[in-house]
Amino acid sequence: MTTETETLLSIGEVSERTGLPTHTLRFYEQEGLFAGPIRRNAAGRRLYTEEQAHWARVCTKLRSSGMPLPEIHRYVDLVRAGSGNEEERFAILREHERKVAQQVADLEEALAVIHTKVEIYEEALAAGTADQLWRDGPTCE
Amino acid sequence: MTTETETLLSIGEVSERTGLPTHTLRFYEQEGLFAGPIRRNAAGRRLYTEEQAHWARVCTKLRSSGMPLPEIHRYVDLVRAGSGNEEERFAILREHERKVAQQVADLEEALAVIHTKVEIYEEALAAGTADQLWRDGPTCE
DNA sequence: CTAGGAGTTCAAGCCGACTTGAAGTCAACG
DNA sequence: CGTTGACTTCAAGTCGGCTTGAACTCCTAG
Repeated sequence: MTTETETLLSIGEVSERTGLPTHTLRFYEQEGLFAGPIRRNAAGRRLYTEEQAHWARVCTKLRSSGMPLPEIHRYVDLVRAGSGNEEERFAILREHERKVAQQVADLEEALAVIHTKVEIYEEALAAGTADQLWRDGPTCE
Repeated sequence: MTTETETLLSIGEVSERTGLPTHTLRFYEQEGLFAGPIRRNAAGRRLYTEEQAHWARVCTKLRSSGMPLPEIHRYVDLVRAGSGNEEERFAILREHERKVAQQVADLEEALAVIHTKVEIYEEALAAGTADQLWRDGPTCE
């Protein structure tokens, strides 16, 4: 049915593609972050499918956006369990999306505070009055 | 010169204002995150000035945007050292601002990936074809 | 006068996510 | 044939930033 030209990748290749150290890829596997088993060649070395390599990339995004390993694991468990739990998977994704959006909002708030301080310094330095900057105080926000 | 009506705050009050647990406020002080000394009343309890309380709030923003404690410490050391190093303080702030902007960009990239996945689920669930979602694969990005 | 609650110090513990290390296997090249 | 260099497993260590705990002091209200 699906004519698959199986391109298999070594851990080193996946490492390159994802930016994850090989150690971390093994660690992720151990933590159950892959739905299917990762194959091995005759010598016992890992062979990743393109899909698995792609999933590893997705994982980097989930991680960099703060999804904890146990939650990725939970999601993967649902995937492994097969069809019937799509709503639950969807809920996990949507909830994480919400959290990330919140993170962005929080960061932007912090950024505003920092930027205010930056501007104060900019002006004071330009005017040569930087030595008059209050030590901490109401110089910001 | 400056007619200061000294309003001093207890650690509990500062905790409330900043959202930082009292333990954390003491910890920050110990880590050298305050430029000046924090005063004490007769019984040895901490009394914060409004400026110090405000600075604690700024610290929450620096922290929540990922500035490491040692770097806040470094900045504070410069403040303590007095005028003459404004350029250096400015550099720290500007650099951090840059990093935070980068964080926002990265998060938004991750958000896009996640959102793509969310949309795929949304559509599949609406169409009742969710069971046909590929396990991992090219469903995203 | 005593019980509660906020504060104090100092030290140890915890958590997540890696990272590092040791000790060994394998294959391809010169 | 020998030496790189990528790979393997399993275990232990690291790191930042709190968090928790124990043991104590002080002020205030009932």
